[in-house]
Amino acid sequence: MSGTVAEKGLEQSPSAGKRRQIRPKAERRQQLIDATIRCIAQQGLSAITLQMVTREAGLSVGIANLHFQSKDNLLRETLRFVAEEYHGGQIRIMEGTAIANLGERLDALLDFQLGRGVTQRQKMSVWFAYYGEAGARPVYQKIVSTVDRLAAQKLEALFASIIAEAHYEGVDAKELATGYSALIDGLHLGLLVTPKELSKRRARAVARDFLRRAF
Amino acid sequence: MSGTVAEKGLEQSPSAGKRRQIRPKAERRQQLIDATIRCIAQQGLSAITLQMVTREAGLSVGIANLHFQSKDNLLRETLRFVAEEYHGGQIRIMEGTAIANLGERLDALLDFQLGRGVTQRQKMSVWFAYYGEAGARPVYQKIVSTVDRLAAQKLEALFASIIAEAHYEGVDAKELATGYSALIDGLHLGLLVTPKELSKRRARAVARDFLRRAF
DNA sequence: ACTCAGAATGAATGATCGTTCATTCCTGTG
DNA sequence: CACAGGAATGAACGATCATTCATTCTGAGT
Repeated sequence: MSGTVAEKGLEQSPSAGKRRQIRPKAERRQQLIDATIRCIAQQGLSAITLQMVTREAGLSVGIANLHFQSKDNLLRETLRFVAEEYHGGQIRIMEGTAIANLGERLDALLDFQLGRGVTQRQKMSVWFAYYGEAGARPVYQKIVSTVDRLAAQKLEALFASIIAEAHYEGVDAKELATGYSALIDGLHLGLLVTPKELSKRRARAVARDFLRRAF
Repeated sequence: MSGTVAEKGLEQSPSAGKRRQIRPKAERRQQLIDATIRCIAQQGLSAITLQMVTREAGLSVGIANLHFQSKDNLLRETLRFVAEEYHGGQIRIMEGTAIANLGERLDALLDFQLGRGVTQRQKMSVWFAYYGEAGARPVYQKIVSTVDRLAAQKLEALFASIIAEAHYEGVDAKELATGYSALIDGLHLGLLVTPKELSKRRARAVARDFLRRAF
């Protein structure tokens, strides 16, 4: 997860800012998306510029419109990428057959959601930058909703299995899943906005506490 | 809380878009802040414009710089206002002597946090728009941190009182307060981004569930 | 009724942005 | 090696924005 984005800091080797390289379309698209993510994290979504992004990618300005038609579209595709990266990671853990024990699978999920890969400032900044605009931009809302719904269903199923396995009673899997997801989102927000008051260690403790009290 | 902002839709009575009015500085400032909030909710923080805000307020463009020196400053002051409105509402409930019973005070807090006033799309949009930029703008981060810390302390104190009153054991008030705050933030996010999947009613149920399991 | 401090205006300015497209330059193919 | 298809470039353009400030207008004090 941490290797997918931000592999190259300045692109190309030193001194070689001249030679023009031709690469397949898919590669250039990813390169631009990665640069966009870095720029959003550093400058914010409202300050982002095509000149900024293409410069970060080590390419010329025109290339953004060549591969994405418009700035709006580049931002949309970047959100789609980030959303699928995060939710895909969750779903892979919940669907994976590598971990049979349900409790361990839950631990793995928590470690992923509050682990090194996801809780980087860079990632969380991008995530909330889009959330912030979601209220005014239905497109963003739709992209997030789509992947979010699937992850929520998987989580609910996992919770339901745990409840059934342990013969708990009076516990609603759906309500619990909603609460857990909200808690994780809220903890991410805390890690981003008030990192002094909330350490990653404590965030994990809080989340574990929620699960312990639930099951 | 609902009356503080957005009292006037178009300003002035119909047809009278001509006559110039002179009003005290404080009033104009609030008028501009209110207009800014409405614009952020409708168009997003990244699309906001001074022409937009002053038009919404029914005033001329120059007035924004007259009372706020710069657009950046207007946005900062708007965040400060929103932050203090929300956290002030919480603190007033937690400090208020009107409600003696601790359990009822907790209910009042929950009703405020997930009630009509706060969960308006308008308010939540503004809230998360700033959160989204917080990663890239230390100023926003600082403003939110300041008020947030105070509210967190009051909440922790309230939880500690409840724990002491009921002689609970093995329950950490601070950790619980962190979890509850995160949960509320996460629910707000859910209400904003996936309103179809999360109703206000269910959000309240989830939050109450958290408290019921805790105490 | 008169005055004037200063509140309010909005045209003008300079800077910056997204987008276009004529041109240049790779690179796989024959 | 030569060539063509198309990837990549970046100067140029029109639109838009924040900010300024000369000017207009208001209303409280006298």
